[in-house]
Amino acid sequence: MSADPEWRTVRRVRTHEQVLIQIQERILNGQLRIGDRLPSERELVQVLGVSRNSVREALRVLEAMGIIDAHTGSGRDAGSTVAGRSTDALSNLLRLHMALAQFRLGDLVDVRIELERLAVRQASAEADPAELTQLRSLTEAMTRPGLDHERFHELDSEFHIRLARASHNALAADLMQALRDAVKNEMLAAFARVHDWDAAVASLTAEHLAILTAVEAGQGDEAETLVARHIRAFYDSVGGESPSSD
Amino acid sequence: MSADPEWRTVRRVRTHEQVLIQIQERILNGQLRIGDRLPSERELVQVLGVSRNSVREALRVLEAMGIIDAHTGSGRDAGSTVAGRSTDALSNLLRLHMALAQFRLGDLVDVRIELERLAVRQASAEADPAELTQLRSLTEAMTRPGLDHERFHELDSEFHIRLARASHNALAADLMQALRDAVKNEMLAAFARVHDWDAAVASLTAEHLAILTAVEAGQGDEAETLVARHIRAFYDSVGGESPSSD
DNA sequence: TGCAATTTGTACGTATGTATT
DNA sequence: TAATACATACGTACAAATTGC
Repeated sequence: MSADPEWRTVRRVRTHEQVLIQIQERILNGQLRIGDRLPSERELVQVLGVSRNSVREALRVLEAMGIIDAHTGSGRDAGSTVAGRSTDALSNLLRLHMALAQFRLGDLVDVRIELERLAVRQASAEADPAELTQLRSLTEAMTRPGLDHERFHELDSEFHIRLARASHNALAADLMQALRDAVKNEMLAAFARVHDWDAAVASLTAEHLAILTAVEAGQGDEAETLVARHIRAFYDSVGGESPSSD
Repeated sequence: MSADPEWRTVRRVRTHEQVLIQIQERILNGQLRIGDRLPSERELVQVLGVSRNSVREALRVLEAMGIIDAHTGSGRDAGSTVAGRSTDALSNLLRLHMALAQFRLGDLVDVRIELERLAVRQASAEADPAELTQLRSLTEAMTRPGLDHERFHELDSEFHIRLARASHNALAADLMQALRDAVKNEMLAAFARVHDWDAAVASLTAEHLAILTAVEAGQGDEAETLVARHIRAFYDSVGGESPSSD
């Protein structure tokens, strides 16, 4: 076969990839930090000895990953600066791979449940009063009658994401948001399959309230149990194939 | 203030973003599926009425996200095809955001523990005999004396990732791999801080064996407990600041 | 109003890689 | 083997839009 250890197959590295690698190295080294400005496109062209196209392709990739921001014009914001908001990029990536059926919805639900458990457990231990107040007003907003699917989903997502933020685990919170974004359409479709919408809203909201009450009381174990049941129950009632019970 | 609801600030959408959006829409719609070929760059130029650079910038972004593959030449592989390997892209994204100190290491460890628990629980229920055999030979490979840090980390990672794959939850497995990749350097640094390396290897390997034995026996709860302790113990011994006990 | 710095968009030319004939 | 067709890869050059001074 061709597995001769003497010879390594030549991996052709395109020039824009080399640019990408060099910039990424500087980020991983810590030479480039949040808020820093990169050299302008034309400077990079000179320093790296490549064409502007290659530089721009690399910058576009970094931009899509949420690593840098680019602004036209001169002064202050102009040029590319190291940014660091991951969530949109993460959501987008997960959503696309969901659409390519790379991940089953059931798998995603299972992962989400574990994240939710982590979130409520930690939130029970270290949520600020201000965060709890916000959460409580969110649950109240969900009791307002006549919410349509879209609006309810928004509030529902915000409740769960804020709960995750209250755990002070940024990664868990970002993943939670990405997962929610990625399955938004599936969730709306699931809402459409609900027979008695008002009753569903009432019970979901009641469950939110119970979870929040446990968190406020610092009862992490109770909150974990409640949130796991909350998600599993809804998914089982309208979600479709059960992921592990067949 | 500038928060007048009458006026929406114009969000200028760059052309390559519009190209990106159109392609993403087709993926989200299901019009483009894994294995499908996109029109060639020059065809897209004609159909979309934009320049070739804009098309290529969009394709580069999709490529970096692991959504498409690009190959030169004619026939079969040529042009851009919808691919769908997410893992590298996910790892890369998480690693960069780790470097930007967007996520604390302790947060990442907490998330990882939850994923590991999910993995071993599900693996206990539905791992194939073939997967279990592979895992067992992996644990044996780790008992070979004289492994250096790099090699041990490789085997360690592979054990945990294969365990996650054995759970048949693709998302959990991919996330696990991404998290492992993202903290590889931190792990190697932690290894360097270990006083008695041989003893550490011995106990880590023994723990792997115990976890695997529980999984083989279908004892999900036991496996969960063991894996959580396995990770927490190592992290507490060399990892640094304890994430939740202060 | 104008000027400078910067990104953004387009057009075109050439080189390179791959499969078919 | 050579020729051909097709596709990406890379570069240069120029015009437009945006922002600050």
